[in-house]
Amino acid sequence: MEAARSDEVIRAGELEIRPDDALVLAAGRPLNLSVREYGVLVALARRAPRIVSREQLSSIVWDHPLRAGDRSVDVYVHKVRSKLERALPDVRFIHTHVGFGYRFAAEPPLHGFHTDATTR
Amino acid sequence: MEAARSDEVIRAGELEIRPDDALVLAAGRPLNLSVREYGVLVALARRAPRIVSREQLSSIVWDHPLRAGDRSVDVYVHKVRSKLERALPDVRFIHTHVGFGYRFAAEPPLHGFHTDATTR
DNA sequence: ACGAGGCTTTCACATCCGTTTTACCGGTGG
DNA sequence: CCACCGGTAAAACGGATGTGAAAGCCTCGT
Repeated sequence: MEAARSDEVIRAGELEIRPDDALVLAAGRPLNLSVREYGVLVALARRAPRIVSREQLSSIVWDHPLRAGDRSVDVYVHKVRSKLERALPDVRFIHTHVGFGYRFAAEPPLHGFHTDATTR
Repeated sequence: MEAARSDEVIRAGELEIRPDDALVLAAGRPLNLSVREYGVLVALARRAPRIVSREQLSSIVWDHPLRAGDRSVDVYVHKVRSKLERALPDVRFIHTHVGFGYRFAAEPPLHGFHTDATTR
């Protein structure tokens, strides 16, 4: 897991994360995240704009190396995505880099030259 | 494959490569590259301005010698070129040296007469 | 101590994407 | 003309990721 630095506030678009309070605000409204969901989101957001591998996410959030066949990271990325999308439908926050991992950034869905299916 | 030296950052024009994070930025925006595409780009960029042969690229990126009739290196050079051109249309980064291999350098695209894909 | 509900993990299946391979094209030099 | 080389598109294949749901845990209130 990670230590919280005091006064830390992460903003990305309409999203605001306050690791000190374990609080996440979407357009000002609190998001209800479980411990794991929150861990994944903060781990990614803190490392933005870098790509974080599943192995790293496992160490950071689960405190143990990723076991072969373990899909829990994927599952939780999916859960976080769902909740974020429900709160802020017009922005994508978690981006997949196949073979590398996930990257956090507030970007419009399916726009721009790096998210296009023809460009992958 | 290659090991990443920490803090390494390769810049060429509007292109920025951060091998530590497997991250490539074009004019500040993250480029979505596959593992192989990324491998080819980094291999060439790290060796700039030298010419890298297909045989070398195959060893570096694919971890095995180039087999007769194998076109995968060419195919991936093409893919990387496409994505780079889409992101940064005004610069060419990968130059062909017929009979020798490829060379990485940020250079203005074709001007003058022989407007073909190759460079001598 | 017990049960309910939420959280986490695991599983199965669907889908997407990347890689490799094949084919065809134009150009070039013998 | 022929042989070779590189550019490019696309088929074929396999692996990676997305997704819904079951199964297992844990916590909390009673």
